[in-house]
Amino acid sequence: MKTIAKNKIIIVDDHLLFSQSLQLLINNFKEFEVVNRFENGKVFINYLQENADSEVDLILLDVNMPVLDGVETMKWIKENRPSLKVIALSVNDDEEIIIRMITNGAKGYLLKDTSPEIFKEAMCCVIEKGFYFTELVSGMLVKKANDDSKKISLKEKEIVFIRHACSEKTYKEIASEMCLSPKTIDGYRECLFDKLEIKTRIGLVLYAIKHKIVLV
Amino acid sequence: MKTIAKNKIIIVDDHLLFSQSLQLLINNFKEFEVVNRFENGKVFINYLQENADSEVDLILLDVNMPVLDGVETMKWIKENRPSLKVIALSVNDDEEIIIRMITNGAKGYLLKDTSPEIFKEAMCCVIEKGFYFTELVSGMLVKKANDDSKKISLKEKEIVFIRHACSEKTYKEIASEMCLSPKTIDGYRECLFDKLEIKTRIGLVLYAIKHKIVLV
DNA sequence: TAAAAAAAGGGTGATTATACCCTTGTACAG
DNA sequence: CTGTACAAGGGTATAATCACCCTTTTTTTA
Repeated sequence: MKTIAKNKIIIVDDHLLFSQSLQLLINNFKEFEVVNRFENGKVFINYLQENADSEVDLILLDVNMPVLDGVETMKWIKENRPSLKVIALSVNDDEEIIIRMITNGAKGYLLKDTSPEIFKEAMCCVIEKGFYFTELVSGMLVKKANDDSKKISLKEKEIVFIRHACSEKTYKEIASEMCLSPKTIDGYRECLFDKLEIKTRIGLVLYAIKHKIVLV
Repeated sequence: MKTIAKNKIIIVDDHLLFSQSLQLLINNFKEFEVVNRFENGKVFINYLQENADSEVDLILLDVNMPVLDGVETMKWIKENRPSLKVIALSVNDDEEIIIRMITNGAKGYLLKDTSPEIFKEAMCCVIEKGFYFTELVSGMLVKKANDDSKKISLKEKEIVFIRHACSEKTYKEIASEMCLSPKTIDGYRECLFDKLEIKTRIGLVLYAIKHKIVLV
């Protein structure tokens, strides 16, 4: 019987049911073994800091986690352990999140409805070639490149104003809360209507919610 | 070696990675075995219809699924196979969904960040006692009982109006689209402002989004 | 450092949104 | 058959929103 060094995997996911189950699944693959599991980005980073020399070949990082989520964790990894290979795992295909994970250095992005076969292929691919992107993700990267040219940038004050606008306050009340003249608020509004190609405050509210400037 | 008849489990979940992993986890418990997996409510219901006599002790039903989601599947089960024991599994603790699953007959509601130990306990509990509710869920059931008294009911036309109101259309335009006089629309609006305790159209939009009358 | 851009504010008028009070017809229960 | 409830619609008035064109001051940047 040959002994092959298995690739060491770490799982970071707050869904215990999932992460413990996934560990069983991965340990059934002869090429891999799970050496550690963490339930959020914070405890994972703590571990990395205290075990700087730990050997690990691949991180499976959940995106939606409490305490410290996937994006923030990925940022930390990019700055402090850029050589770590990470595959992001998520249930949703929210474009913005995918882009942020990848621009922060994730080598792959898989949805949790991926089949175990594809999943294994992705893990192998990342370890051998350094990356694995599905068509969905590649498409988004291309789209993002196009979007970037016509990117809309909102200033901090505009964002504050938008949050106020997503309430039953009148512009006059908003002006008072922001310690500005109602006329200045008027200016913010007109500028935003123009930039966002909308015509009414309702449009502004819908925009804000769609782009998660306010949460509902 | 004693041979005990294991409890037969069916998993319904679109996240293949999760459902296949979970199957491994459950098969490690001596009391249970997974006899089938389905990736959404529709294929599961098809199976039930074609295998009316199949023996199964417990269904693990994911809430967020494509094609036919947990709530709709649960409705079908309530009407057609009310004796089936179902534990709902979900990543989110959205009150409305939890309530709907339970009022449609789910015997338990577990979040996916539950530990395998609790998970196993819940499965045993449902099979033996018929139900298992965490504190979170029990609390919601109590809260719901209170809320029901002051329940707000929206008429069909009001809902159509609200959907229109969540756009940049003016009331005049909405009236025209609904083939009603602007004055009637005026009446709808006033009635809703009163019922929902809001003062502006912005409030209406926020209400609609919060209560998923419109999707963003 | 001069020119350009951005931020803050103002005036006026038109359009929308909101409040309050009213009539008419119809359906339905007592 | 009468009263109640309700949907549809009307009148009028006020407040909020939106458009367009303007000045002053500060910040950027070429």
